[in-house]
Amino acid sequence: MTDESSALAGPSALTLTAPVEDYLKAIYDIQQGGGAATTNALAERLALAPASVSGMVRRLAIQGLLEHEPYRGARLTAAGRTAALRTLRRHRILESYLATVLGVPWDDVHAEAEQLEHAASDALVDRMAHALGDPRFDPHGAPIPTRDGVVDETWHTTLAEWPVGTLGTVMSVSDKDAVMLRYLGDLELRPGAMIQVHARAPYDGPIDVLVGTQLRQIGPTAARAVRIAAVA
Amino acid sequence: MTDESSALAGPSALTLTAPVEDYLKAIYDIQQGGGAATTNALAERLALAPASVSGMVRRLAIQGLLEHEPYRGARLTAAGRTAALRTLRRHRILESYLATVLGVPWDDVHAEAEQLEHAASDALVDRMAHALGDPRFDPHGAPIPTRDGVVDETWHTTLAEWPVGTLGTVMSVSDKDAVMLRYLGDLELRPGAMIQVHARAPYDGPIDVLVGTQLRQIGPTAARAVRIAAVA
DNA sequence: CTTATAATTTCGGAGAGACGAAATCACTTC
DNA sequence: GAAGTGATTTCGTCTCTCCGAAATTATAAG
Repeated sequence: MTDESSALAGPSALTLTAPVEDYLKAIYDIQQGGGAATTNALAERLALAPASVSGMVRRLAIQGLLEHEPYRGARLTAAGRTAALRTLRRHRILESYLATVLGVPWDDVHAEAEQLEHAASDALVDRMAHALGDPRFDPHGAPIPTRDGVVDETWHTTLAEWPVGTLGTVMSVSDKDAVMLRYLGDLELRPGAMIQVHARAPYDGPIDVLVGTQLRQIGPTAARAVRIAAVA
Repeated sequence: MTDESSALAGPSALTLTAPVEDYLKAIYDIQQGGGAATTNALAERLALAPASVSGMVRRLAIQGLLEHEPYRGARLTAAGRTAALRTLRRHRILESYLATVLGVPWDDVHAEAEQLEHAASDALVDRMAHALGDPRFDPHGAPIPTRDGVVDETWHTTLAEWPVGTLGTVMSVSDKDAVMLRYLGDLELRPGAMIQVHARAPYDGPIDVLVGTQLRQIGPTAARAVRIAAVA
């Protein structure tokens, strides 16, 4: 059933525990954001004590999933990246399936998928993907890695930095915070929405932005959770 | 989202780990079969060493989920039974959903559900149940407990003991062994099938049984996995 | 170049869940 | 009622993942 030869379902993947998958996913995520996967950054993202992260990072380095320079942070190896992408694929397909087919509210799917991603088999995830027509993006606009570990890693500017006047379209919104997600949804700031920044107050002040036909004011924190690309 | 007041989603349920849920489910199952949930029986069903079961049973007794008479076996308390039924509901709804909606082969759904039952939220399981029209039986014919912990515990004779000549209908087949399940499926021995035993060889010998319009011969072990009721 | 601060690691320890080996108990058989 | 057999428990130990406290290192400031 499972394709053992595909890049995202290697034999070593069978032994990864749920915490390990979470660490790898978090490191991938931080690196993707351009930052260094430092001990404190990981501890905060995973809601763990730094001491715990220190220990786990050492173990993962020994297992060859990442490289660790003491006091410098962790970098995923090829094996670690593959494992992270496999988990990411499960997560995002689950999110898509739950939202699209089962009608789970879009601010709940992240937490639900967070649990299921460690339990669902590759075969099941592939079935879900197939039922959805192999989507390339999840409900929050995040790209879904293929079974072969290919993923669109294009970096997009956040709404907080989008130039005033330029027309843009929402590419993705962060799914980490359910409350913010509900807020952004209420503002119609979903993937695909057209936006145009009218004004930005200085010193990290509020942003006047046209979302579709509605003029909204949003703060910088929320704006940083929204990623924008130019209209084609 | 989750109905905290329903019998199968109490607050204590939030702290049950996957192994604990597995123990409770196994004890419920063994008790349902009329047997005593003895250390060795549990060890065999859970594929663990008896020493491990001994330790866990003590912990569960302290937590008030079961009562344990040393050398006599374990009996679920009301709290333990409720927790077991909650897990059983998740398991059987997941089985139903995977088989019906996602087309997972009926001999695979058990193993898949075994993992997912510890990860899926009550809200999600209820969504799946609703999408299926709140089924009362899973694909193997096992009754699905309601959210309030009500379950049909009617005991049915196995095909191995069904009287010769009497017309019967298949109520359920055991889902524990995927290989046997595939075998029974090939023989059309699925819930709803009509059967009539033509002859039974003595000393646990093979059984001649009419399944639908086909005359089959099956052994006693397979026959014990099939439960029969009289035709109305 | 010393010192303060912040980040990181080390150390000792805890809890869950598992194991094998050895001791204990129950029950049957003589 | 003594002895043997099989089930059960106890004991010491292991791995994994986490923690707080203390020690260490890096970095920036004086």
